[in-house]
Amino acid sequence: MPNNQFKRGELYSFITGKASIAIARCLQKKFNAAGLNLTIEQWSVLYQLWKEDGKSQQELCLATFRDKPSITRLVDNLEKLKLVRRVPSKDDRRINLIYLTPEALKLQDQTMTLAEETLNEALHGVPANQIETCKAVLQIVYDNLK
Amino acid sequence: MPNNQFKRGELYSFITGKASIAIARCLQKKFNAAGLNLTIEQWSVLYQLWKEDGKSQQELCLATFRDKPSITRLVDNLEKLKLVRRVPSKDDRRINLIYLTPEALKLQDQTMTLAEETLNEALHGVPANQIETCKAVLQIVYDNLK
DNA sequence: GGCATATAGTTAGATAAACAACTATTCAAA
DNA sequence: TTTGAATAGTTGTTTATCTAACTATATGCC
Repeated sequence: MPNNQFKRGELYSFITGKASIAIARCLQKKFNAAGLNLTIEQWSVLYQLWKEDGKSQQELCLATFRDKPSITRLVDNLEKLKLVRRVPSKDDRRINLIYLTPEALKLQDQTMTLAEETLNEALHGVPANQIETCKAVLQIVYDNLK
Repeated sequence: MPNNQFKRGELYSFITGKASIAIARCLQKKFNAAGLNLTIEQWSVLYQLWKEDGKSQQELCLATFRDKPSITRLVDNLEKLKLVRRVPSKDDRRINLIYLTPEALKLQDQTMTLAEETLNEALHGVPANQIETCKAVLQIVYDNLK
């Protein structure tokens, strides 16, 4: 029985991703406590734009592992919050380029600090080499299925 | 800088849990391909009831790491699908006990096989000891934050 | 040029999650 | 025994995801 590394009864945590749900909830609580009116999903889009501003919605789909309707609505809501603007591309009129507003630029330092804080709390007591192993395994899982 | 094991730029995958999202999407596709009209979230509730039938909604909250309104609505939808029944407890009239229907019992083997298949595909090429390390790290993360 | 196809994005409908506010029941202490 | 707190569950609202169907623009082949 090759590769049958999991038995019934061990499946649940892996599939539901309790660890990442816990991380996301913790970070959301920190955002709320800091008075930031921002969801983790919205933050994840801003995160990609802080890395490189002016991405298209399609690029945001790939970067955030979401489909097109999800990005459309996240950008809708980020526009309502005046954190991004849609700018039609001059080269290709099908494309919207998404640009950060000055307000969104101001959020970067504070939210990234909270995110680092969350991860450090989450990984407290875990040796660095085990973290590396874990990241490598999760990357393989992602590559195997995507 | 104690415990500062993550640098900016490495945060995203961990927080968003791309690996577990990929696993869940893959399993959902298998359910759909098999003609099963069942979401992964509904399946995760059935999974707990296959382990022990007749749990209360509160017990399902703890077991599935969800809040009470989420379980209320998942049980609503599972009842619509005629996969579970709410039975008021005789001991404590506040409590609903959730029981599987014969149809739900029939789904166990097929869906568990698909779940095992998904995990084996996901973990293809990962040594068993690294899987153990990964599971241990994710458990610590969960315990640190919960 | 014209037409098929692919690509970028939007809309609609269903399910799910987070939060707050609510009802009903139980339990314990004054 | 009554009152107040705790517990179990529901409802309403907002945001997010998935699927499918849709519009508009671009591309490539004839």
